[in-house]
Amino acid sequence: MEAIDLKKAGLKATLPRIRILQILEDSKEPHMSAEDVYKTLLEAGEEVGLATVYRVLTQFEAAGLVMRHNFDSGHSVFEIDRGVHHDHMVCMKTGKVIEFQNAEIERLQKEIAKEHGYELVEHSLVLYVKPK
Amino acid sequence: MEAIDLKKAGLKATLPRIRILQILEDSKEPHMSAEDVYKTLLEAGEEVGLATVYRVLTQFEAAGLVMRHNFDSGHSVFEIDRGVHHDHMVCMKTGKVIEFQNAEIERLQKEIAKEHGYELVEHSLVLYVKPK
DNA sequence: TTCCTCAACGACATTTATTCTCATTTAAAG
DNA sequence: CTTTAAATGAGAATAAATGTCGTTGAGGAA
Repeated sequence: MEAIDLKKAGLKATLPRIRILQILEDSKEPHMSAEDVYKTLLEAGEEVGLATVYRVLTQFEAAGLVMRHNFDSGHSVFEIDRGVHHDHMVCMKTGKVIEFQNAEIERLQKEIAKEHGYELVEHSLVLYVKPK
Repeated sequence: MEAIDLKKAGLKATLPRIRILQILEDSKEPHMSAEDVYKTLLEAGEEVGLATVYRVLTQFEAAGLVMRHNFDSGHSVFEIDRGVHHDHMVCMKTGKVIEFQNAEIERLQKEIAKEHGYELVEHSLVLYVKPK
């Protein structure tokens, strides 16, 4: 797992950015909200403002370091972009999030966009499931 | 197009509910936010509170009359459930929303859920596209 | 290494979307 | 027509996120 370089991403390597990136990298839970990151910082005794957390996460998103997801919880969660595309399956009973890939669905999406005269830029696919 | 019956949906037929349902049914634009509905009511000279609009839309959702979508605009939009399932394609340039259906994608989604030991309850698929 | 400058920061005010509270009104059952 | 619980309107309250602004610090220049 090669470390992510802030400077290479076009961002000055400030303390808040380094810490926040580290938290996202080290987190067991792959999806963290801004509040989650902020709380983790506080618990670690770091003096970082909540506004900075929001700013930094937005910058990370713009720089392609993280992805923002809007599941259906009314707030955004962020996930480190490890380069491997995947979609999400959310268990409605336990809240567990499972990642999956499916080349055929990806292909069909591009095709559908094309059929309507568009080019696919991005997509969001979330399956809401329950245990059988 | 058979009219939707509030009582059959388990909801008392109050004036605000009747009006809001009508607005959703008559709207050219299939996706309306709570604010959109509220403004339309005001323009029509109706005296309905914004809190009521939010309450009623949430009740409609629970009753299965409308679907709530969380595209990526930071607020929910609602769409009358006309019984025909479809997904959405959002043009990132114009904001235009196109509806589409694809049986193969639907089938694959069920299959993926099953492979992981789950049953598919719902899903959200949004394609973000740009003109070619 | 030390200095300088502008980008980045922290604190806090503000905005936006939504929900809550509670006194008043109303649908609809009897 | 009366009753009563459910629904409503007004406005306060909350949550997520962004804006403002004076201060700080990263990192290139000297």
